[in-house]
Amino acid sequence: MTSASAATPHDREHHDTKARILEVAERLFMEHGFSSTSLRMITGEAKVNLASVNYHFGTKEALIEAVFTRRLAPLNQERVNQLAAMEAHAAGAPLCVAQIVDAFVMSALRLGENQSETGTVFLRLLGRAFSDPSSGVRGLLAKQYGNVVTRFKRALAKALPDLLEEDLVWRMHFMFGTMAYTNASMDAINLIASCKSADPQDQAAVLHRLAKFLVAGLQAPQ
Amino acid sequence: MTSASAATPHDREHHDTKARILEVAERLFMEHGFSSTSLRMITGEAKVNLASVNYHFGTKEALIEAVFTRRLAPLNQERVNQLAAMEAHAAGAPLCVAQIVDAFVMSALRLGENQSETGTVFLRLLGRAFSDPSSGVRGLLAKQYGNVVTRFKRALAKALPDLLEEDLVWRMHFMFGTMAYTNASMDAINLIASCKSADPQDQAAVLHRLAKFLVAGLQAPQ
DNA sequence: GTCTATATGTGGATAGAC
DNA sequence: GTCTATCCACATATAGAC
Repeated sequence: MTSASAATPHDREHHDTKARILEVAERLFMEHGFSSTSLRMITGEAKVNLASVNYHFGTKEALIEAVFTRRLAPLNQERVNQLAAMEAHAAGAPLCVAQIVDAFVMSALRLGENQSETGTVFLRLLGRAFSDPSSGVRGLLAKQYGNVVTRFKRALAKALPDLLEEDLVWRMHFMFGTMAYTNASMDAINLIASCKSADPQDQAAVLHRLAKFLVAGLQAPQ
Repeated sequence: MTSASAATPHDREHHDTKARILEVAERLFMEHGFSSTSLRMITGEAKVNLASVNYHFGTKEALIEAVFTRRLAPLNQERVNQLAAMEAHAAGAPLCVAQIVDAFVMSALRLGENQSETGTVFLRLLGRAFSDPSSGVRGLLAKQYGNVVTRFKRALAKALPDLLEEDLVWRMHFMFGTMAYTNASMDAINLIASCKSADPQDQAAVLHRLAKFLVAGLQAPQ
């Protein structure tokens, strides 16, 4: 966090050591989980020295946190911004559920598109992290999602005024869960599908389907 | 903190070593994940010798598989049986979506109730396993779920004749995902809730809410 | 900032007495 | 079947030269 802004990349062929570690760590954490991914695997693939991880990040746990905060903060900011823009446009009137779901789900898509491959990798990692037992990761997610949860809960309560709060809370839980799982295991769709029309690559189509599913679920009769 | 054994004074002649290992392993895998749970942690809590794991199961991977097959086979058998009973009663007519979802979701509840605490523990472990990157666990789940997927897919296709197959496949994926995540992270509900009405303990109520959510999602307009 | 070398702990698995 | 003692690979982390 010290030299990233001022220093110019004297070699545009490769990123600097710190960035390479982050990118490789993100992918390996997604593929193998956190505890199964060793620093040696990361530094080996990133072609950097083992000790450089400790130099740049301190500990493995700190590296994990760095991987998350790098992408999660912008993603959730985008979600909140989308929602705020819609609310400003509605001028006090309740949003419809479909809009709210879109603000939540499609922001992920934007992240995936803009940052090409790496964004998609992070989305899957994020899904994995939600069911990871590591307390450190859990705490991190709780902090990063706090604002999103508050804002979307308020918007949904306005859009679904007849829904009891405890029902709303659980349905939001289901929404978060489905989103996380979908990201995490998009390649496991083959477990269900024998047809090839279910193409995990076409993330946009999947998320559109997911949004429809979630909108209907949130609006289920009480 | 969680010692159920300490609560029972009459040590009705402890289960044999093998069974105790299975029970403790199930819980610790759920709490800490697979790779983060060491055999020493398991044997320590189970109060058995470290070498006994290798004697009874051979390897850690084999122990993991044993933990799953012990409970997953009966659970999925129950699901298939429930569905078959409904289909027999319907005598060729399509089931309604709510029935099919109930057969899938509430079988888990029955497992959780009948086998008291341990069943619930396994349900959460199952949720975790779906997002675990270990290839061994993945392959195991695919095999154990094969029959369930086939039968429920056929039933849903009949109940939702206007739905394209690729939409059906994805919605089933969402259903499996929400179920898995709900089991896995029922305690993480506090991330969303600030109200105490959302009681993670009341699993029956949660699964009823989940069923309603899923039924609506599956029936979403195309 | 990057490297080599190493300290220190823990993992799974096994041999062999009982 | 259960135990003690141990092997050995590999984990994170650090020290110190360059």
